[in-house]
Amino acid sequence: MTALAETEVFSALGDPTRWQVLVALAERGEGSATVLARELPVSRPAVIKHLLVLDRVGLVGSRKVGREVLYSPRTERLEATARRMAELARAWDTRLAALKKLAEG
Amino acid sequence: MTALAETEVFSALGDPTRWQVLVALAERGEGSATVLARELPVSRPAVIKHLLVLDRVGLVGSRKVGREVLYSPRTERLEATARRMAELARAWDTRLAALKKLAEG
DNA sequence: ATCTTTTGTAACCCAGGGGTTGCACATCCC
DNA sequence: GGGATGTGCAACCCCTGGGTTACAAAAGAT
Repeated sequence: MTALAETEVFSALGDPTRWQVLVALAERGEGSATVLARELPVSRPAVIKHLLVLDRVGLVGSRKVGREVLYSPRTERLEATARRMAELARAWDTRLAALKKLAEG
Repeated sequence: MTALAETEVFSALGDPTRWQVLVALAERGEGSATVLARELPVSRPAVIKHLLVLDRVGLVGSRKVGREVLYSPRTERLEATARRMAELARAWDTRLAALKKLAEG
């Protein structure tokens, strides 16, 4: 029900350096793996792997320009997940309140 | 800045079975590790480990009743994270728009 | 044509984490 | 007191995944 699709996004966001990659990307708007690797504490292949993960869950997109591949963040995905989390929190909240009332009643 | 505290919550939510634990807990409102383990595909020690992780990041709380420990979800944490994600998404959105405008201009 | 830069990937290393079993200690029930 | 039932760990296994180096092929630059 409230299933597995969520966890993929979460685990994608759950790694510190991957988060750094995302942030760095959001700050510069667009950038290649090589450029990002220059300002991050990891190698280019590492950055690429992270970008692939982020791409798989739709948190970034990519376009090819000449020989280089430019990645950019997809904010809709973040928004969507945020919304679903908020909904879920609300749902659980009301349910917990109901259960508590029932227990006391 | 938009730093590491976030990633802990995300990585906590990022594991499928841990997510199951959280959901199961939210459905029953409160429950011990043993009870949860009975309806989940993993052993009690596994459930405990997951609960500890969730506890560390504040996604669940626990109270001791007699010999058993009852865990319950903390929705505030979920809400808070959801809010911050939404904020971040908005911030990035405007920034990306600005950058794009700048590039075109 | 050549030299440089960037991508794409393969091969590999290694720590951490999710999972298990097993057992000692605490509680409750009668 | 004694038998269930729960909790708390420790010890261990195994695999995933984050990281690296190294090299070949593609695209620019001169």
